[in-house]
Amino acid sequence: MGVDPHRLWLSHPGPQPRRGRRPGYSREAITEAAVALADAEGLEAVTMRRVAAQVGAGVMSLYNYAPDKETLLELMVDHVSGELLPASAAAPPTGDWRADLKAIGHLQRALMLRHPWLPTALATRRTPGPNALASLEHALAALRPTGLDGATKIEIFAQLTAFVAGHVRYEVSQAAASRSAERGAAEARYLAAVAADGHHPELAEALATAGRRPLAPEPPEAPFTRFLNRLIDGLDTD
Amino acid sequence: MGVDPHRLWLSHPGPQPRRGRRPGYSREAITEAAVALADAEGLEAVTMRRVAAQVGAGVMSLYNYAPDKETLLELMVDHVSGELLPASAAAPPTGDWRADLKAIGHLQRALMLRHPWLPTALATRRTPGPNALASLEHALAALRPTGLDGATKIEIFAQLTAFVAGHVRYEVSQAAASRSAERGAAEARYLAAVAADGHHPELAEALATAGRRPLAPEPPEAPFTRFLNRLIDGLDTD
DNA sequence: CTCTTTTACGTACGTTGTACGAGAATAGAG
DNA sequence: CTCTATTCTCGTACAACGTACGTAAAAGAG
Repeated sequence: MGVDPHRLWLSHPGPQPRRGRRPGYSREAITEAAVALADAEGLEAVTMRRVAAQVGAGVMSLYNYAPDKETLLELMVDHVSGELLPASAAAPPTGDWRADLKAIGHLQRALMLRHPWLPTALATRRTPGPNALASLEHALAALRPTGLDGATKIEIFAQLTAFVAGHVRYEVSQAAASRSAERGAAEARYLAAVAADGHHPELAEALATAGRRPLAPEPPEAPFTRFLNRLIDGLDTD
Repeated sequence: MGVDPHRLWLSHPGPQPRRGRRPGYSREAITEAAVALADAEGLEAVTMRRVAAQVGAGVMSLYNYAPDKETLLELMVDHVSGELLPASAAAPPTGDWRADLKAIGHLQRALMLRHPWLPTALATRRTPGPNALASLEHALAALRPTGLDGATKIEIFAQLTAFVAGHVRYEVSQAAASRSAERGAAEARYLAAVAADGHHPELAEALATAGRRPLAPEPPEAPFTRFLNRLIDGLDTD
Protein backbone atom coordinates (compact mmCIF):
# COMPACT_ATOMS: atom_id res chain seq x y z
CA MET A 1 0.00 0.00 0.00
CA GLY A 2 1.24 3.44 -0.85
CA VAL A 3 3.60 4.84 -3.39
CA ASP A 4 7.14 6.06 -2.93
CA PRO A 5 6.61 9.71 -1.96
CA HIS A 6 9.93 10.65 -3.49
CA ARG A 7 8.83 9.56 -6.94
CA LEU A 8 5.35 10.98 -6.48
CA TRP A 9 6.12 14.47 -5.25
CA LEU A 10 9.73 15.33 -5.93
CA SER A 11 10.09 14.28 -9.53
CA HIS A 12 7.12 16.07 -10.96
CA PRO A 13 6.82 17.11 -13.63
CA GLY A 14 10.30 15.69 -14.05
CA PRO A 15 12.62 16.29 -16.97
CA GLN A 16 10.58 16.47 -20.15
CA PRO A 17 10.98 13.26 -22.05
CA ARG A 18 12.66 14.12 -25.31
CA ARG A 19 10.94 11.39 -27.23
CA GLY A 20 7.54 9.79 -27.45
CA ARG A 21 4.01 10.95 -27.79
CA ARG A 22 3.14 14.19 -26.01
CA PRO A 23 0.78 13.90 -23.02
CA GLY A 24 -2.78 14.78 -23.91
CA TYR A 25 -3.86 15.68 -20.41
CA SER A 26 -2.16 16.74 -17.20
CA ARG A 27 -2.00 15.71 -13.62
CA GLU A 28 -3.41 19.09 -12.62
CA ALA A 29 -6.42 18.88 -14.93
CA ILE A 30 -7.21 15.38 -13.73
CA THR A 31 -6.85 16.39 -10.11
CA GLU A 32 -9.06 19.40 -10.60
CA ALA A 33 -11.72 17.31 -12.28
CA ALA A 34 -11.67 14.87 -9.37
CA VAL A 35 -11.91 17.73 -6.87
CA ALA A 36 -14.83 19.26 -8.75
CA LEU A 37 -16.58 15.91 -8.73
CA ALA A 38 -16.05 15.46 -5.02
CA ASP A 39 -17.20 19.00 -4.28
CA ALA A 40 -20.37 18.51 -6.28
CA GLU A 41 -21.35 14.96 -5.44
CA GLY A 42 -19.14 13.74 -2.63
CA LEU A 43 -16.14 11.47 -2.42
CA GLU A 44 -18.01 8.35 -3.47
CA ALA A 45 -18.73 9.96 -6.83
CA VAL A 46 -15.00 10.05 -7.53
CA THR A 47 -14.50 6.92 -9.62
CA MET A 48 -11.87 6.49 -12.24
CA ARG A 49 -14.55 6.23 -14.91
CA ARG A 50 -16.27 9.44 -13.89
CA VAL A 51 -13.06 11.39 -13.56
CA ALA A 52 -11.96 10.19 -16.97
CA ALA A 53 -15.29 11.17 -18.48
CA GLN A 54 -14.94 14.60 -16.87
CA VAL A 55 -11.61 15.29 -18.53
CA GLY A 56 -12.61 13.60 -21.78
CA ALA A 57 -10.05 10.83 -21.49
CA GLY A 58 -10.24 7.09 -21.59
CA VAL A 59 -10.30 5.47 -18.20
CA MET A 60 -6.91 3.87 -18.44
CA SER A 61 -5.25 7.08 -19.53
CA LEU A 62 -5.55 8.33 -15.98
CA TYR A 63 -3.00 5.76 -14.95
CA ASN A 64 -0.32 7.63 -16.83
CA TYR A 65 -0.74 10.47 -14.35
CA ALA A 66 -1.43 8.66 -11.10
CA PRO A 67 -0.43 5.07 -10.41
CA ASP A 68 -3.66 4.26 -8.62
CA LYS A 69 -6.79 5.76 -7.16
CA GLU A 70 -5.39 6.20 -3.68
CA THR A 71 -2.67 8.36 -5.16
CA LEU A 72 -5.29 10.40 -6.96
CA LEU A 73 -6.88 11.05 -3.58
CA GLU A 74 -3.51 12.20 -2.30
CA LEU A 75 -3.24 14.56 -5.22
CA MET A 76 -6.71 15.91 -4.46
CA VAL A 77 -5.84 16.55 -0.83
CA ASP A 78 -2.64 18.34 -1.65
CA HIS A 79 -4.31 20.31 -4.42
CA VAL A 80 -6.93 21.85 -2.15
CA SER A 81 -4.30 22.32 0.55
CA GLY A 82 -2.77 24.78 -1.86
CA GLU A 83 -5.70 27.09 -1.21
CA LEU A 84 -4.11 27.82 2.16
CA LEU A 85 -0.92 29.16 0.66
CA PRO A 86 -1.96 32.75 -0.11
CA ALA A 87 -3.39 33.26 3.37
CA SER A 88 -0.25 31.82 4.93
CA ALA A 89 1.97 34.07 2.87
CA ALA A 90 -0.16 37.08 3.75
CA ALA A 91 -0.02 36.32 7.46
CA PRO A 92 3.51 35.62 8.63
CA PRO A 93 3.99 34.68 12.28
CA THR A 94 3.19 37.57 14.61
CA GLY A 95 5.02 36.27 17.65
CA ASP A 96 1.73 35.49 19.38
CA TRP A 97 1.78 31.80 18.61
CA ARG A 98 -1.63 31.11 20.12
CA ALA A 99 -3.30 33.67 17.93
CA ASP A 100 -1.38 32.41 14.91
CA LEU A 101 -2.45 28.84 15.60
CA LYS A 102 -6.07 29.88 16.00
CA ALA A 103 -5.92 31.66 12.68
CA ILE A 104 -4.57 28.50 11.09
CA GLY A 105 -7.41 26.53 12.61
CA HIS A 106 -10.00 28.90 11.20
CA LEU A 107 -8.42 28.71 7.77
CA GLN A 108 -8.43 24.94 7.90
CA ARG A 109 -12.08 24.93 8.89
CA ALA A 110 -13.00 27.23 6.03
CA LEU A 111 -11.10 24.99 3.63
CA MET A 112 -12.89 21.89 4.87
CA LEU A 113 -16.28 23.55 4.65
CA ARG A 114 -15.49 24.41 1.03
CA HIS A 115 -14.52 20.77 0.44
CA PRO A 116 -16.63 18.70 2.80
CA TRP A 117 -15.01 15.48 1.62
CA LEU A 118 -11.65 16.63 2.96
CA PRO A 119 -12.03 15.35 6.54
CA THR A 120 -12.83 11.91 5.17
CA ALA A 121 -9.98 11.99 2.68
CA LEU A 122 -7.59 13.08 5.43
CA ALA A 123 -8.61 10.18 7.61
CA THR A 124 -6.42 7.67 5.82
CA ARG A 125 -2.78 8.28 6.42
CA ARG A 126 -0.85 9.76 3.53
CA THR A 127 2.52 11.39 3.08
CA PRO A 128 2.18 15.14 2.87
CA GLY A 129 2.66 16.72 -0.54
CA PRO A 130 4.31 20.06 -1.21
CA ASN A 131 1.29 22.15 -0.31
CA ALA A 132 0.66 20.25 2.89
CA LEU A 133 4.34 20.64 3.73
CA ALA A 134 4.10 24.37 3.12
CA SER A 135 1.22 24.47 5.57
CA LEU A 136 3.26 22.52 8.07
CA GLU A 137 6.18 24.85 7.55
CA HIS A 138 3.93 27.81 8.27
CA ALA A 139 2.59 26.21 11.44
CA LEU A 140 6.08 25.30 12.62
CA ALA A 141 7.14 28.90 12.12
CA ALA A 142 4.17 30.04 14.18
CA LEU A 143 5.17 27.60 16.92
CA ARG A 144 8.76 28.78 17.03
CA PRO A 145 8.22 31.03 20.08
CA THR A 146 7.14 28.01 22.10
CA GLY A 147 10.60 26.53 22.02
CA LEU A 148 9.09 23.05 21.89
CA ASP A 149 11.02 20.24 20.25
CA GLY A 150 10.34 19.25 16.67
CA ALA A 151 8.34 16.11 17.32
CA THR A 152 5.98 17.92 19.67
CA LYS A 153 5.41 20.77 17.25
CA ILE A 154 4.60 18.35 14.46
CA GLU A 155 2.31 16.44 16.77
CA ILE A 156 0.50 19.62 17.72
CA PHE A 157 -0.10 20.43 14.09
CA ALA A 158 -1.36 16.93 13.35
CA GLN A 159 -3.63 17.06 16.36
CA LEU A 160 -4.97 20.47 15.40
CA THR A 161 -5.75 19.25 11.91
CA ALA A 162 -7.45 16.13 13.26
CA PHE A 163 -9.43 18.29 15.67
CA VAL A 164 -10.63 20.63 12.96
CA ALA A 165 -11.49 17.69 10.71
CA GLY A 166 -13.51 16.08 13.46
CA HIS A 167 -15.37 19.26 14.19
CA VAL A 168 -16.15 20.00 10.56
CA ARG A 169 -17.40 16.48 10.08
CA TYR A 170 -19.75 17.06 13.00
CA GLU A 171 -20.81 20.42 11.61
CA VAL A 172 -21.68 19.14 8.16
CA SER A 173 -23.45 16.06 9.49
CA GLN A 174 -25.57 18.28 11.72
CA ALA A 175 -26.31 20.55 8.82
CA ALA A 176 -27.23 17.60 6.62
CA ALA A 177 -29.52 16.19 9.29
CA SER A 178 -31.41 19.42 9.73
CA ARG A 179 -31.62 19.92 5.97
CA SER A 180 -33.18 16.54 5.24
CA ALA A 181 -36.38 16.81 7.26
CA GLU A 182 -37.31 13.15 6.94
CA ARG A 183 -34.06 11.72 8.22
CA GLY A 184 -33.80 14.28 11.00
CA ALA A 185 -37.34 13.60 12.13
CA ALA A 186 -36.78 9.84 12.23
CA GLU A 187 -33.71 10.33 14.38
CA ALA A 188 -35.54 12.75 16.67
CA ARG A 189 -38.37 10.24 17.12
CA TYR A 190 -35.88 7.54 17.93
CA LEU A 191 -33.98 9.61 20.48
CA ALA A 192 -37.23 10.76 22.07
CA ALA A 193 -38.34 7.15 22.42
CA VAL A 194 -35.06 6.21 24.06
CA ALA A 195 -35.22 9.20 26.38
CA ALA A 196 -38.75 8.20 27.39
CA ASP A 197 -37.75 4.68 28.44
CA GLY A 198 -36.74 5.81 31.90
CA HIS A 199 -33.21 4.46 31.68
CA HIS A 200 -31.71 7.61 30.19
CA PRO A 201 -32.62 10.47 32.51
CA GLU A 202 -29.59 12.57 31.54
CA LEU A 203 -30.31 12.16 27.87
CA ALA A 204 -33.95 13.08 28.43
CA GLU A 205 -32.98 16.26 30.20
CA ALA A 206 -30.29 17.11 27.67
CA LEU A 207 -32.74 16.76 24.81
CA ALA A 208 -35.29 18.86 26.67
CA THR A 209 -32.84 21.72 27.17
CA ALA A 210 -31.20 21.33 23.77
CA GLY A 211 -33.89 23.13 21.82
CA ARG A 212 -33.45 26.45 23.57
CA ARG A 213 -31.73 29.10 21.55
CA PRO A 214 -29.02 31.11 23.23
CA LEU A 215 -30.07 34.52 24.51
CA ALA A 216 -27.78 36.36 22.16
CA PRO A 217 -27.70 34.97 18.63
CA GLU A 218 -24.22 33.75 17.78
CA PRO A 219 -22.44 33.21 14.49
CA PRO A 220 -22.30 29.66 13.16
CA GLU A 221 -18.63 29.27 13.91
CA ALA A 222 -19.10 30.12 17.59
CA PRO A 223 -18.95 26.54 18.91
CA PHE A 224 -15.87 25.89 16.80
CA THR A 225 -14.20 29.01 18.08
CA ARG A 226 -14.93 28.06 21.67
CA PHE A 227 -13.46 24.58 21.28
CA LEU A 228 -10.48 25.83 19.35
CA ASN A 229 -9.71 28.46 21.92
CA ARG A 230 -9.98 25.92 24.71
CA LEU A 231 -7.66 23.54 22.95
CA ILE A 232 -5.02 26.12 22.11
CA ASP A 233 -5.19 28.13 25.30
CA GLY A 234 -4.70 24.86 27.11
CA LEU A 235 -1.44 24.19 25.30
CA ASP A 236 1.53 24.90 27.49
CA THR A 237 5.19 25.20 26.73
CA ASP A 238 6.58 23.27 29.66
CA MET B 1 -28.84 6.51 2.73
CA GLY B 2 -29.33 5.13 6.18
CA VAL B 3 -31.96 3.03 7.84
CA ASP B 4 -34.72 4.12 10.20
CA PRO B 5 -32.98 3.95 13.59
CA HIS B 6 -36.27 3.17 15.27
CA ARG B 7 -36.65 -0.06 13.32
CA LEU B 8 -32.98 -0.89 13.63
CA TRP B 9 -32.40 -0.45 17.33
CA LEU B 10 -35.72 -0.36 19.15
CA SER B 11 -37.52 -3.33 17.65
CA HIS B 12 -34.82 -5.88 18.15
CA PRO B 13 -35.18 -8.75 18.59
CA GLY B 14 -38.85 -7.77 18.24
CA PRO B 15 -41.83 -9.95 18.94
CA GLN B 16 -41.01 -13.50 17.92
CA PRO B 17 -42.77 -14.30 14.68
CA ARG B 18 -45.27 -17.08 15.44
CA ARG B 19 -44.88 -18.67 12.07
CA GLY B 20 -42.19 -19.31 9.51
CA ARG B 21 -38.79 -20.89 9.53
CA ARG B 22 -36.65 -20.32 12.61
CA PRO B 23 -33.55 -18.13 12.16
CA GLY B 24 -30.42 -20.16 11.75
CA TYR B 25 -28.03 -17.44 12.85
CA SER B 26 -28.25 -14.29 14.91
CA ARG B 27 -27.44 -10.64 14.57
CA GLU B 28 -25.03 -10.95 17.46
CA ALA B 29 -23.09 -13.84 15.96
CA ILE B 30 -22.81 -12.06 12.63
CA THR B 31 -21.71 -8.85 14.28
CA GLU B 32 -19.11 -10.65 16.34
CA ALA B 33 -17.74 -12.40 13.28
CA ALA B 34 -17.43 -9.08 11.49
CA VAL B 35 -15.68 -7.53 14.49
CA ALA B 36 -13.27 -10.44 14.72
CA LEU B 37 -12.48 -10.06 11.05
CA ALA B 38 -11.86 -6.32 11.38
CA ASP B 39 -9.69 -6.83 14.46
CA ALA B 40 -7.58 -9.43 12.70
CA GLU B 41 -7.28 -8.02 9.19
CA GLY B 42 -8.67 -4.51 9.17
CA LEU B 43 -11.91 -2.95 8.02
CA GLU B 44 -11.30 -3.65 4.36
CA ALA B 45 -11.35 -7.38 5.10
CA VAL B 46 -14.96 -7.06 6.22
CA THR B 47 -16.84 -8.09 3.10
CA MET B 48 -20.23 -9.71 3.08
CA ARG B 49 -18.71 -12.87 1.63
CA ARG B 50 -16.02 -13.19 4.25
CA VAL B 51 -18.38 -12.49 7.12
CA ALA B 52 -20.79 -15.06 5.77
CA ALA B 53 -18.03 -17.63 5.45
CA GLN B 54 -16.96 -16.88 9.02
CA VAL B 55 -20.40 -17.69 10.42
CA GLY B 56 -20.97 -20.55 7.99
CA ALA B 57 -23.89 -18.92 6.23
CA GLY B 58 -24.67 -18.15 2.65
CA VAL B 59 -23.86 -14.59 1.68
CA MET B 60 -27.43 -13.51 1.17
CA SER B 61 -28.54 -14.87 4.50
CA LEU B 62 -26.77 -11.95 6.16
CA TYR B 63 -29.37 -9.64 4.69
CA ASN B 64 -31.98 -11.14 6.99
CA TYR B 65 -30.10 -9.66 9.92
CA ALA B 66 -28.86 -6.37 8.53
CA PRO B 67 -30.43 -4.58 5.58
CA ASP B 68 -27.08 -3.59 4.11
CA LYS B 69 -23.38 -3.43 4.80
CA GLU B 70 -23.44 0.07 6.22
CA THR B 71 -25.86 -1.13 8.84
CA LEU B 72 -23.56 -4.00 9.66
CA LEU B 73 -20.85 -1.44 10.32
CA GLU B 74 -23.22 0.37 12.67
CA LEU B 75 -23.83 -2.89 14.49
CA MET B 76 -20.09 -3.44 14.81
CA VAL B 77 -19.55 0.01 16.26
CA ASP B 78 -22.28 -0.36 18.80
CA HIS B 79 -21.16 -3.87 19.67
CA VAL B 80 -17.67 -2.85 20.67
CA SER B 81 -19.06 0.25 22.37
CA GLY B 82 -20.64 -2.22 24.75
CA GLU B 83 -17.16 -2.95 26.11
CA LEU B 84 -17.32 0.43 27.82
CA LEU B 85 -20.40 -0.46 29.87
CA PRO B 86 -18.79 -2.37 32.75
CA ALA B 87 -16.24 0.36 33.34
CA SER B 88 -18.94 3.00 33.25
CA ALA B 89 -21.08 1.10 35.71
CA ALA B 90 -18.10 0.58 38.00
CA ALA B 91 -17.19 4.28 37.93
CA PRO B 92 -20.22 6.48 38.62
CA PRO B 93 -19.69 10.23 38.48
CA THR B 94 -17.49 11.46 41.29
CA GLY B 95 -18.48 15.11 41.19
CA ASP B 96 -15.12 16.03 39.69
CA TRP B 97 -16.34 16.28 36.13
CA ARG B 98 -12.94 16.96 34.65
CA ALA B 99 -11.46 13.83 36.16
CA ASP B 100 -14.50 11.84 35.07
CA LEU B 101 -14.20 13.11 31.53
CA LYS B 102 -10.51 12.28 31.41
CA ALA B 103 -11.28 8.76 32.57
CA ILE B 104 -13.82 8.44 29.78
CA GLY B 105 -11.24 9.62 27.27
CA HIS B 106 -8.74 7.02 28.43
CA LEU B 107 -11.34 4.29 28.22
CA GLN B 108 -12.22 5.36 24.71
CA ARG B 109 -8.58 5.34 23.71
CA ALA B 110 -8.09 1.84 25.09
CA LEU B 111 -11.17 0.67 23.21
CA MET B 112 -9.92 2.14 19.95
CA LEU B 113 -6.48 0.61 20.40
CA ARG B 114 -8.14 -2.78 20.86
CA HIS B 115 -10.16 -2.15 17.68
CA PRO B 116 -7.98 0.01 15.45
CA TRP B 117 -10.67 0.15 12.76
CA LEU B 118 -13.00 1.99 15.12
CA PRO B 119 -11.81 5.54 14.38
CA THR B 120 -12.38 4.91 10.69
CA ALA B 121 -15.77 3.31 11.26
CA LEU B 122 -16.80 6.21 13.49
CA ALA B 123 -15.89 8.72 10.81
CA THR B 124 -19.09 8.25 8.84
CA ARG B 125 -22.06 9.63 10.63
CA ARG B 126 -24.38 7.06 12.19
CA THR B 127 -27.20 7.15 14.72
CA PRO B 128 -26.01 5.91 18.08
CA GLY B 129 -27.16 2.47 19.15
CA PRO B 130 -28.03 1.41 22.69
CA ASN B 131 -24.45 0.96 23.83
CA ALA B 132 -23.32 4.25 22.39
CA LEU B 133 -26.29 5.91 24.04
CA ALA B 134 -25.36 4.32 27.36
CA SER B 135 -21.91 5.82 26.94
CA LEU B 136 -23.45 9.17 26.18
CA GLU B 137 -25.70 8.87 29.21
CA HIS B 138 -22.66 8.20 31.37
CA ALA B 139 -20.82 11.21 29.96
CA LEU B 140 -23.85 13.46 30.44
CA ALA B 141 -24.07 12.37 34.05
CA ALA B 142 -20.41 13.20 34.51
CA LEU B 143 -21.02 16.63 33.00
CA ARG B 144 -24.00 17.38 35.25
CA PRO B 145 -21.96 19.52 37.69
CA THR B 146 -21.06 21.86 34.86
CA GLY B 147 -24.62 23.08 34.57
CA LEU B 148 -24.16 23.43 30.82
CA ASP B 149 -27.16 23.12 28.55
CA GLY B 150 -27.96 19.86 26.81
CA ALA B 151 -26.73 20.73 23.36
CA THR B 152 -23.35 21.84 24.67
CA LYS B 153 -22.88 18.71 26.76
CA ILE B 154 -23.68 16.52 23.78
CA GLU B 155 -21.32 18.54 21.65
CA ILE B 156 -18.54 18.17 24.19
CA PHE B 157 -18.97 14.42 24.17
CA ALA B 158 -18.96 14.29 20.38
CA GLN B 159 -15.87 16.47 20.26
CA LEU B 160 -14.11 14.37 22.86
CA THR B 161 -14.82 11.23 20.90
CA ALA B 162 -13.63 12.82 17.68
CA PHE B 163 -10.50 14.01 19.44
CA VAL B 164 -9.68 10.58 20.80
CA ALA B 165 -10.38 8.98 17.43
CA GLY B 166 -8.07 11.43 15.71
CA HIS B 167 -5.32 10.83 18.21
CA VAL B 168 -5.58 7.05 18.06
CA ARG B 169 -5.50 7.17 14.29
CA TYR B 170 -2.28 9.15 14.56
CA GLU B 171 -0.89 6.73 17.12
CA VAL B 172 -1.53 3.62 15.08
CA SER B 173 -0.29 5.17 11.86
CA GLN B 174 2.94 6.15 13.61
CA ALA B 175 3.26 2.66 15.01
CA ALA B 176 2.62 1.15 11.58
CA ALA B 177 5.18 3.44 9.96
CA SER B 178 7.90 2.53 12.43
CA ARG B 179 7.03 -1.16 12.16
CA SER B 180 7.37 -1.31 8.39
CA ALA B 181 10.97 -0.30 7.94
CA GLU B 182 10.79 0.06 4.19
CA ARG B 183 7.87 2.45 4.10
CA GLY B 184 9.16 4.47 7.01
CA ALA B 185 12.58 4.80 5.44
CA ALA B 186 11.14 5.95 2.12
CA GLU B 187 9.16 8.64 3.90
CA ALA B 188 12.15 9.70 5.92
CA ARG B 189 14.26 10.02 2.78
CA TYR B 190 11.54 12.10 1.17
CA LEU B 191 11.16 14.44 4.14
CA ALA B 192 14.90 14.80 4.43
CA ALA B 193 15.10 15.76 0.76
CA VAL B 194 12.39 18.36 1.22
CA ALA B 195 14.05 19.72 4.32
CA ALA B 196 17.32 20.01 2.40
CA ASP B 197 15.83 22.15 -0.39
CA GLY B 198 16.29 25.34 1.59
CA HIS B 199 12.67 26.36 1.42
CA HIS B 200 11.65 24.57 4.60
CA PRO B 201 13.94 25.78 7.36
CA GLU B 202 11.45 25.13 10.13
CA LEU B 203 10.82 21.60 8.91
CA ALA B 204 14.55 20.99 8.69
CA GLU B 205 15.06 22.08 12.25
CA ALA B 206 12.04 20.19 13.51
CA LEU B 207 13.27 16.98 11.93
CA ALA B 208 16.73 17.55 13.35
CA THR B 209 15.40 17.89 16.88
CA ALA B 210 12.73 15.23 16.51
CA GLY B 211 14.99 12.28 17.03
CA ARG B 212 15.98 13.20 20.55
CA ARG B 213 14.42 11.06 23.23
CA PRO B 214 13.01 12.79 26.29
CA LEU B 215 15.27 12.85 29.32
CA ALA B 216 12.93 10.77 31.43
CA PRO B 217 11.38 7.85 29.61
CA GLU B 218 7.62 8.24 29.48
CA PRO B 219 4.80 5.75 29.02
CA PRO B 220 3.33 5.43 25.51
CA GLU B 221 0.12 7.18 26.45
CA ALA B 222 1.95 10.27 27.71
CA PRO B 223 1.33 12.45 24.64
CA PHE B 224 -2.31 11.46 24.66
CA THR B 225 -2.65 12.31 28.33
CA ARG B 226 -1.06 15.69 27.79
CA PHE B 227 -3.40 16.58 24.95
CA LEU B 228 -6.44 15.25 26.76
CA ASN B 229 -5.64 17.19 29.89
CA ARG B 230 -5.13 20.36 27.90
CA LEU B 231 -8.44 19.94 26.12
CA ILE B 232 -10.46 19.17 29.23
CA ASP B 233 -8.76 21.58 31.58
CA GLY B 234 -9.46 24.22 28.99
CA LEU B 235 -13.18 23.56 29.10
CA ASP B 236 -15.01 26.20 31.04
CA THR B 237 -18.52 26.37 32.37
CA ASP B 238 -19.33 29.94 31.49
C1' DC C 1 12.36 5.58 -43.83
C1' DT C 2 13.11 2.64 -39.18
C1' DC C 3 13.79 2.31 -34.26
C1' DT C 4 12.71 3.63 -29.71
C1' DT C 5 10.11 5.75 -26.39
C1' DT C 6 5.96 7.51 -24.48
C1' DT C 7 1.06 8.18 -24.25
C1' DA C 8 -3.93 6.66 -25.32
C1' DC C 9 -7.27 3.50 -24.25
C1' DG C 10 -10.33 -0.84 -25.55
C1' DT C 11 -10.95 -5.10 -23.56
C1' DA C 12 -11.17 -8.10 -19.89
C1' DC C 13 -10.80 -9.98 -15.16
C1' DG C 14 -11.51 -10.38 -10.38
C1' DT C 15 -14.07 -8.45 -6.49
C1' DT C 16 -17.56 -5.91 -4.54
C1' DG C 17 -22.61 -5.01 -2.70
C1' DT C 18 -26.96 -6.68 -3.34
C1' DA C 19 -31.71 -7.63 -6.17
C1' DC C 20 -34.30 -11.57 -7.33
C1' DG C 21 -36.57 -15.72 -6.80
C1' DA C 22 -36.90 -20.51 -6.02
C1' DG C 23 -36.80 -23.86 -2.32
C1' DA C 24 -37.05 -25.29 2.66
C1' DA C 25 -38.80 -24.96 7.20
C1' DT C 26 -42.37 -23.80 10.52
C1' DA C 27 -46.95 -23.00 12.42
C1' DG C 28 -51.88 -22.06 12.39
C1' DA C 29 -56.45 -23.25 9.98
C1' DG C 30 -59.41 -26.48 8.00
C1' DC D 1 -53.70 -35.08 8.02
C1' DT D 2 -53.55 -31.16 4.18
C1' DC D 3 -53.47 -26.45 2.83
C1' DT D 4 -51.70 -22.00 3.15
C1' DA D 5 -49.28 -18.15 4.98
C1' DT D 6 -45.10 -16.74 6.67
C1' DT D 7 -40.24 -16.57 7.40
C1' DC D 8 -35.55 -17.78 6.63
C1' DT D 9 -31.78 -19.78 3.29
C1' DC D 10 -28.90 -19.03 -0.34
C1' DG D 11 -27.56 -19.93 -5.55
C1' DT D 12 -27.49 -17.11 -9.39
C1' DA D 13 -26.91 -12.90 -11.60
C1' DC D 14 -25.84 -8.14 -12.44
C1' DA D 15 -23.92 -3.59 -12.38
C1' DA D 16 -20.07 -0.99 -10.88
C1' DC D 17 -15.60 -0.86 -9.28
C1' DG D 18 -10.17 -0.71 -9.64
C1' DT D 19 -6.87 -1.96 -12.72
C1' DA D 20 -3.61 -5.55 -15.57
C1' DC D 21 -2.56 -6.26 -20.20
C1' DG D 22 -1.78 -5.43 -24.87
C1' DT D 23 -2.24 -2.96 -29.08
C1' DA D 24 -2.41 1.24 -31.65
C1' DA D 25 -0.93 5.84 -32.30
C1' DA D 26 2.24 9.67 -31.95
C1' DA D 27 6.69 11.85 -31.98
C1' DG D 28 11.69 12.57 -31.78
C1' DA D 29 16.42 10.21 -33.04
C1' DG D 30 19.14 8.03 -36.35
